[in-house]
Amino acid sequence: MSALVDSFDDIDKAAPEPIYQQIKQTIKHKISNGDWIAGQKLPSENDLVVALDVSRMTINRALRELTQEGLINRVHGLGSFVADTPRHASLIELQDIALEIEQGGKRHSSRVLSLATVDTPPEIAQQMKLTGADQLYYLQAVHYQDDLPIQLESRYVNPLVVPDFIRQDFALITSTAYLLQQFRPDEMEHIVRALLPDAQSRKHLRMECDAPCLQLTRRTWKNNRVVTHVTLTYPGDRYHLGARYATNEYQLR
Amino acid sequence: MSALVDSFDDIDKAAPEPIYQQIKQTIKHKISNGDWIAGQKLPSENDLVVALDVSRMTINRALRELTQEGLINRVHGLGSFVADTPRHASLIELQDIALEIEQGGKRHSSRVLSLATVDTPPEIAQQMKLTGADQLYYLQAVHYQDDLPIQLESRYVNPLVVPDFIRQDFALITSTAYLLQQFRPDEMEHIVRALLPDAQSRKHLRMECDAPCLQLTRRTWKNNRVVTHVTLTYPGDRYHLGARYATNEYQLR
DNA sequence: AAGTGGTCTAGACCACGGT
DNA sequence: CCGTGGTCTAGACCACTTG
Repeated sequence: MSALVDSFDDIDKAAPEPIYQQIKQTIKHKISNGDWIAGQKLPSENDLVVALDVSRMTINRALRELTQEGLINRVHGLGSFVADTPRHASLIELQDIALEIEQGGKRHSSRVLSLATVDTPPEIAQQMKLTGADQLYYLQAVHYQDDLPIQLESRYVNPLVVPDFIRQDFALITSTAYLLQQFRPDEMEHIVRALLPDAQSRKHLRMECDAPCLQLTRRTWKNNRVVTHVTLTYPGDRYHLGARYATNEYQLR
Repeated sequence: MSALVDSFDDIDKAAPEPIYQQIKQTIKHKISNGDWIAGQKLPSENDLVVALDVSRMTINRALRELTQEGLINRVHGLGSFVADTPRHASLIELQDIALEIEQGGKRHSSRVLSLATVDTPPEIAQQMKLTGADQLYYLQAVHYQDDLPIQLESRYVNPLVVPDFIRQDFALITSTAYLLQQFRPDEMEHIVRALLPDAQSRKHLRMECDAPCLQLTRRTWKNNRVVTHVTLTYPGDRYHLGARYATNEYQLR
């Protein structure tokens, strides 16, 4: 029993991060490492109180939030258990893939395949409802979760709205993070498709033949102009898209 | 100031619902009623502690969860404010496939493959978080758009919540339409996957070999109970899922 | 009966924002 | 400076599950 909990030593009460956050992170790592596997029982709140020498309310908050995030399940009178959770991105929030991966306790890295100014492809011009702009910025990058490719990003950006996009180092900051710094979209559109990847995409994502992909195409608007048009391709077996939400009375028409 | 808080009288410390839940509900009502409008400052935690005679931790939990739900914004040192818009204003609507097809100017028809009471499969019991109910209603149907199969529906329904489901004629009314008549979900979850269909599904959907499917799994809740768990399978080349919405507030965690 | 999580209290200290 | 929210504590009572 103490063997399960005594590697929590990394809790530092003097650290700037709140204790409950440190506890959450530690547990996330244990789950992603495989130290704690799906279905396994976690130490009880009281065990953790003793082991970490913190208040039970602090433990409780950490475990409660992990429950909300879907990483563990708790049963009153029984205990807390590691949930089996597939990775999934949100369909509603615009999330930075790097944060999302790190939130799951894994390591994010990315590789830029291409960053250039290109002539606007006709189908993109149509989808971005551009008439004037004949050139766009284009970024292609692969995102990895613990060295396993998980997203192929293929993005067009309107240079009139985000002129400095081309000068960023997207090894240091994800395009999503950069764009969210630059502007707050008014409007968004998501389209989700299932398809077989072309040879190029399959190579970048290190996928088997005939394995399907999930493809999310997102357009975002600012002041009635399309700012960016991005196609995100995920290996079907490594990723899901998900959304959970309360349907409160005031949002039901 | 006290005018703002003194209509919280409906807090009942002896009620079975937790106090923090009651406080959340009261605030939600005030926002949906228009008593408190977007941008307005809420009473401070200390105001509420005095007004409701509860501990600050209880108030704090209520307000913290409302923040997570996107109903209010809190600024350290400043106060709490009603958010502009509920975060998940409109997204993937829960739509009746029949209406959706007819809106596209095509003809909807459907064929019921199976409608029965079944023993709860273990993975469904887990996903529906059922412990007691050992039997569920099960419906399997194919939906056609102008005689081309476009959706395979595979649905489990909790008989304790919707006892008459089994007696409906789903050639006359779609299951979605019937269920929306019967209850209004509190909460919904969507998960989208890309996969290759099994032989059975491929046959029902009249699909080529190796053609991918888009699969939407939806769970809906009422009063903290999962009411229905449905898997909708679409041929990847005939369908895509889309959502477009205005975004007044972004939360990038 | 023993162990578990769910909730609540009445304090406390701190960092932040505006004056 | 003051009021604000962010966090934490050391207790407590209860309801639930299992032996």
